[in-house]
Amino acid sequence: MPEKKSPGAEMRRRILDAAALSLAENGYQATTLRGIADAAGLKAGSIYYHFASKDQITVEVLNEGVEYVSAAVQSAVTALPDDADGRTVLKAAIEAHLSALSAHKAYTRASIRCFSMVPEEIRQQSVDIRRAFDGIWLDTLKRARRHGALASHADLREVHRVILGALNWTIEKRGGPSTRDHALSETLLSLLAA
Amino acid sequence: MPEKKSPGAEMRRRILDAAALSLAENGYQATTLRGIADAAGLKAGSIYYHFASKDQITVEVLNEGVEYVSAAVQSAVTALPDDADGRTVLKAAIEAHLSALSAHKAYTRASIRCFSMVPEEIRQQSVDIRRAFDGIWLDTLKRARRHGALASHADLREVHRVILGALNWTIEKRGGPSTRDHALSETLLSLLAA
DNA sequence: CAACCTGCCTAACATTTGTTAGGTTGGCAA
DNA sequence: TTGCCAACCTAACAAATGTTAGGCAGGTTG
Repeated sequence: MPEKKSPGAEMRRRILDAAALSLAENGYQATTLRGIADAAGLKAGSIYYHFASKDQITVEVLNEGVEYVSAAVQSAVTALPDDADGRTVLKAAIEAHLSALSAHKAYTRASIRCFSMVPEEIRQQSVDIRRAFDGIWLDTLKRARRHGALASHADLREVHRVILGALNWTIEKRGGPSTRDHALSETLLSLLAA
Repeated sequence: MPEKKSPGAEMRRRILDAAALSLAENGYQATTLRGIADAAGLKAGSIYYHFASKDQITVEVLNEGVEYVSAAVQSAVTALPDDADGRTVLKAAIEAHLSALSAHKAYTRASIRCFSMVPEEIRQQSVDIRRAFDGIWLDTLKRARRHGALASHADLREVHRVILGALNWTIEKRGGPSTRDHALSETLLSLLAA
């Protein structure tokens, strides 16, 4: 989601990429401005030309991570015909989610793993976008249930937590989620659509 | 799992408790010896009378977290009669897992959230016990499938990841897992036993 | 030419970190 | 009493952290 294309924003992007990588692998506190600078190819002090603080960098990385997945699920679901059956809707959402996790591994991993460890001040700047993402998934589940998938008495909020837990847990394993990781997707679908 | 009852080990336990709490809430790097000392009621330097390093404290906390859950699932499953049906086995394992998560929240939370963020040296000292825990769950799933639960073609390793993801994800929510959190357990069971 | 801005650098700052060396206290034993 | 040991404290150490102030090169604009 690189929105601005102002000239000379390449270094800014490299800083964000380096920060995302470090946040994903080492966490917030272990991520240092000097480490980011080294990876991005400049000196620590120069970062402050592009960003106001370490916290601002962190917020941007965390939010981008959510936005990637959120946008992927959203557009995958709305692209389906209105009368698509429930299982198709679920499949599209799950695979979009997994695919986005793997396509932007650094940002999504950083987003998932660091959110709850980060200082309160940072977390608050990322809470809105996360709530919106929850809404997208809940709407998707409602639609899926309306079109035949899921038991009609299922507690969607709990189903949501099961799915999110299972999907987001994939980032913890060695190598993170792989694009061709269809086994989990199939297993989840066969459980949900019974 | 406080194994030793040597006299004068109370402070040692208080240090571990304080460390577990901080690790669970702030992560490894943000957990400081001075913070632990404050919470435990002594001075930072004195910690070295009980422990050799911050890393040793961390290893002990991480391992205790796994042991609590591992032991709970293990004993809950073996306590069942040999001919217990699959759904009963699954239910026992899931509820034991959730209950242990909530009963020792600080240690289990620290264990789940910090493991992948911690320096390699620490992780290696916690990998064996984790592999053993995976074995316990896989055996449980095999038994459950043998006794009627789960589709006979289900990939147990994937089912394992779905369940673990869903259960361990509960620690991320506000307040962590609550003992009376049966909704998730029921939802998962209704999905698995179909 | 001069003035200016962008993009980066150097060098330092105050603070915090894990860790260590060397006390000090109190109680128990001989 | 004397000696000893467990359990703690104080004070400092080097290293690393986020952040800032000031400078310098190069291109663009007047």
